[in-house]
Amino acid sequence: MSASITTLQQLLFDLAGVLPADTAPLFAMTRQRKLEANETYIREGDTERRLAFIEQGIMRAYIIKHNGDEATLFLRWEKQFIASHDTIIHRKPSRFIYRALEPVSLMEIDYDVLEEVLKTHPEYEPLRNFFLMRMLSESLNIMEAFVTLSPEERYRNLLTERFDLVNRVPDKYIASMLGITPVSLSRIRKRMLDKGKG
Amino acid sequence: MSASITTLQQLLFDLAGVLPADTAPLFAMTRQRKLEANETYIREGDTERRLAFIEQGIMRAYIIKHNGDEATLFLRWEKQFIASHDTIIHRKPSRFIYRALEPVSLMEIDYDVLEEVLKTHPEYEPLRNFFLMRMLSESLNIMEAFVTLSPEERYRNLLTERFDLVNRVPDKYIASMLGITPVSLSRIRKRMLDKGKG
DNA sequence: GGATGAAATTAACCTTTGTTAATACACGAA
DNA sequence: TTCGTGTATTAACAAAGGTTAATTTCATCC
Repeated sequence: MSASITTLQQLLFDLAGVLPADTAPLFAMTRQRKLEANETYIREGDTERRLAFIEQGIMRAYIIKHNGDEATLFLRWEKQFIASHDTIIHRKPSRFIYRALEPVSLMEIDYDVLEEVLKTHPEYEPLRNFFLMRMLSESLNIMEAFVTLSPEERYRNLLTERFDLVNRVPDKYIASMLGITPVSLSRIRKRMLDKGKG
Repeated sequence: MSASITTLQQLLFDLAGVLPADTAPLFAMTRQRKLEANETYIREGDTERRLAFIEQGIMRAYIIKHNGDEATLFLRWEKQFIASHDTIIHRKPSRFIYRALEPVSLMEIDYDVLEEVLKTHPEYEPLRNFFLMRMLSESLNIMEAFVTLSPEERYRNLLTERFDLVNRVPDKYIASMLGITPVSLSRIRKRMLDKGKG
């Protein structure tokens, strides 16, 4: 029994009182999947409606801008959901690329299959709600940071709230998530060090 | 019969095949509500879990920053949902203020009541999903704009995609949504005009 | 351990934004 | 019409970010 199934069974019990023994129809449709570091999980143009729960490792969602540069939209790590939102929400080919930054193990389900399961087992519905709300909450937090904080403040925020994460991920991806260039992030770090010395 | 009820009944039929005649248990729990221009709908600290569908008018969600300034998170207008996410997602007092920019009419339901209705009428569940996905989609679009576009490009985007909106709303709120100051937005507009002449 | 390549830092220069304050403009109330 | 208030513009200066390129650091692979 994988650790992530146990986690999700517990979640389903907490949310809806569904007993672990009654979750077989759901977990029968999930697959375990391993990714190597730097392996691409979803490519630009893919249409599979993948929804995954990350058991181990960090993933990065990014897009290729018109000028060819990459822009990182977000990172996701252990015990978080990751999904190709273009395909799931809009049924369009993914404009984003989802790639493992470290060796990753995840549990995935196809969203079409999940919808079928939910038709016959509406008792799992709270789980879908939970993951949508979680994603919405995270997105709103990020939006909030963009309208209320300067780049330096957003970086400080990230350091206090996700120090472990910042240390596991190359700075250039952090910079991109913050909406700035790596050069600028480097200067921010320097300014922070200089202030610290006083 | 209010126009927004008809709209939502149609939506529920398209999403889940629920006939308008079978939606009474849901719409019995909704209230029509009118707001004057500048009237506050949700105050900082409010705990009511309000979810509303805007029939007419524009609403603004904003937060008071530590320095006392306001930051506008988003605007919502006709045929959109607006909800106090701190209260609904986290069951915490709202840190955001929701206020009418114009005379507004909306249809509201308390999220706790909605959850009760959904327990006995799971056939309405697709509607909740729809509104969560809509909000998630909009949030992700905004995030995407912040990591891929410059302030000027974000403003151009807004002009092409929501020209009507920009013209109905004071620039200072637009600027705040874009993550910049009104002064800076004014300069962007001037630069755009100058280029146009060039 | 040395070579290799990617990432981070630094520098120089230019552009943009933030800040503050003064001014111009628009609109509604008296 | 005029006054008052809030909004937008402009100006001047400081601070920060973008760009490009050179340099340093670091991890990794042979």
